[in-house]
Amino acid sequence: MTTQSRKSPDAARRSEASRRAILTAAFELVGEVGYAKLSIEGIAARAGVGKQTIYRWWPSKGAVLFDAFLALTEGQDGREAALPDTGDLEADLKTVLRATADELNDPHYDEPMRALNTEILQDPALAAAYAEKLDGPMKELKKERLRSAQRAGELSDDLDLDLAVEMLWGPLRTRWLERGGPLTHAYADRIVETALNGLRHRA
Amino acid sequence: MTTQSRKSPDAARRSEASRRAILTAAFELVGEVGYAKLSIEGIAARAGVGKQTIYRWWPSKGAVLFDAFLALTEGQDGREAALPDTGDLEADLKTVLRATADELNDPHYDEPMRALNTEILQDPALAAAYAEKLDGPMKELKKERLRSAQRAGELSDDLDLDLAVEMLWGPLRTRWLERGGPLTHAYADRIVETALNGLRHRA
DNA sequence: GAGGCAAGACGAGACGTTGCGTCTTGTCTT
DNA sequence: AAGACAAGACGCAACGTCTCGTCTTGCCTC
Repeated sequence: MTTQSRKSPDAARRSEASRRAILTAAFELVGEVGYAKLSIEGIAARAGVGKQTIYRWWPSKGAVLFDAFLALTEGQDGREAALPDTGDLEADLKTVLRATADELNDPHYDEPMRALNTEILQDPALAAAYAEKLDGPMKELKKERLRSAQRAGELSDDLDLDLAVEMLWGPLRTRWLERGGPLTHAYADRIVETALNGLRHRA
Repeated sequence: MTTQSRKSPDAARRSEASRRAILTAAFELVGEVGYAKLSIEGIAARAGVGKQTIYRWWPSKGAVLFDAFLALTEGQDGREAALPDTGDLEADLKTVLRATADELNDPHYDEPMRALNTEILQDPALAAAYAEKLDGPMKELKKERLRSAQRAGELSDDLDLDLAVEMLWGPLRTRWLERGGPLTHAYADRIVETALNGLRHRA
């Protein structure tokens, strides 16, 4: 038991150029041919890379796609990210949900994100990685804005913040995933109003 | 242009025995080997059927899976279905959401439903069929219960019922899809309370 | 530090395997 | 007799493993 059954690759000698070429090729290809026709061979050919180089570093097609997304987000946020906080929770939420809707409407991201979601549905390990690395940090920002509202007395103190985030962003995401209708600003606004006020009738 | 490019099969001569065998085999197989390893050839072999018989009647693997689910629901509901209506909306919703949670927890349905959802994400035509034939009727029942509550003055009249249903059942479904945590009765109850009362603080 | 060397990642692609979707054959049903 | 049926052959595409020969990298020696 002193040696591993299969030797693991030496990360120190890994080619950064190949890694980036693979992630870029994967992201572009899935947008062009769709998830169903995305193949490891296609990614390797597009990246000018041997298939073994992909199999050496990633366990699955979904893992490549995941890393491609991860590379995108790492490239932008300088950790300074925070949601707008003007003191008016309803207005701020509408601003952010409208932005989310716009992002989901962007055809450039639609197919890759749909592909990643498809993989996540089937792969628990990938789902966990997604929850931790991609969705987690964003969700924390959302919860932080809600916490601020709690401090301001706009939200009750015993609110389940995870559930609150789900009730605000969930409908948008579900409608996008299932193509249940257009993601308009009006829809975003309605979500915020309904979630904040509740379904219950108040006289 | 008087003849079709490809002859369409004669539905009157279709073998009902083969159809049922295919749907049963598809449902069982996906539960056993998972969606990733589900193949048309496997379904045909299990059903004791020629591959052509599947290709003759269904356009895709997802369509077979969809029909398998459709056959399940047709077999049960005698159209007498309605959600409980005791006059107490909150209690009724908790009852139904708890039942939904139990259903999603059933390992017998988990893998097939997950597979169907995966297909739906990738296939707009299948998504439309799902919305119309499977999700639609169930959603109508939910909306009808909410309409009853509107008549009783428990919910405001200008409520968007589609959004309300999404805010109630969405969190449960999302948590199941993404394996975000256990689907407990306590969680179901909390969803109902939070959705009905709203996120906003009230003194 | 500079040069030399072994380990191992690299691009390319051959390989056997699997499942695809189509096509062919002969049988059975209506 | 028309056509759906079970069975399975067919060529194709992609799988994941493997074998080349080349290039890069970290380390060891001087």
